[in-house]
Amino acid sequence: MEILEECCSPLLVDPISPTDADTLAAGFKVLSDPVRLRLLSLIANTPGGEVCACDLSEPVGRSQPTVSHHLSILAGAGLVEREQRGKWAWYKVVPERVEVLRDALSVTVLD
Amino acid sequence: MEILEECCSPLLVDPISPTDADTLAAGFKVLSDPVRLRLLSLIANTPGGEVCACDLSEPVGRSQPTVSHHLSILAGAGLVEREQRGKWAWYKVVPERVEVLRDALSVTVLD
DNA sequence: GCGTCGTATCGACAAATGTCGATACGTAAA
DNA sequence: TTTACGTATCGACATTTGTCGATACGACGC
Repeated sequence: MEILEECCSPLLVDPISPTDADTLAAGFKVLSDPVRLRLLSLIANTPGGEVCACDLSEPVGRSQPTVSHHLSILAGAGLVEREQRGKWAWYKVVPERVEVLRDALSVTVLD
Repeated sequence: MEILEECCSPLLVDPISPTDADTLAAGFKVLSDPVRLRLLSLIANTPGGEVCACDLSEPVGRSQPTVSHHLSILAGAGLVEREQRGKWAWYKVVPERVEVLRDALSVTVLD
């Protein structure tokens, strides 16, 4: 998917358009896998906010190709950013992108 | 899926457990379909907050069985509630359940 | 150059998912 | 008791998805 853009007003507050629904649904689909949620949480909760991909396979109990696949999906949505350092790939969370999805679920206009 | 319970602290703020990741992922999976997002938005934005199922098929452009299927998934997660009135089924959104998912995406402990 | 090691891609497969036509179920009116 | 109508379920299908072994790509050290 493409990078998750600022999208629309909260869907419970204003009617959502079909295209915005497509965009948001694609974003939530990225969050609809437990391994990806655990990866996000692991990265965000690591001191420094950055984690080497080599340290992610073991804690989530998935193979290296599977973890790489999930990281690719997270990065594709812009929820994480990737930086190559030598032969290691470091990932960090992009909180602003997570907030785009969070904001779409607001129940009132005020928060 | 079962009703979406209050689950855990925001996954970017505290490490998420595997079981909580399963629960949250199941919740986001319900939101990962554009038709379901449009149904949620349609119901929430209708004056009175309640909509007859008979009025939902046309605006989302899907067949009656398909809409019924999606409403069943939304109700299964507790995101909407169903009430039978005569031969009509009325649906309303349960904002507290939407907030469970929203809270999981908080970036700081304060909001 | 050559071997090592971390990472991404490929190929394959089982499982899950969205969709609709056909049909069954229930309620209400005639 | 029929008939009509709104809704849910069933069956089938194409598509998508998560997973892993095998492999290719790249950077580093020797």
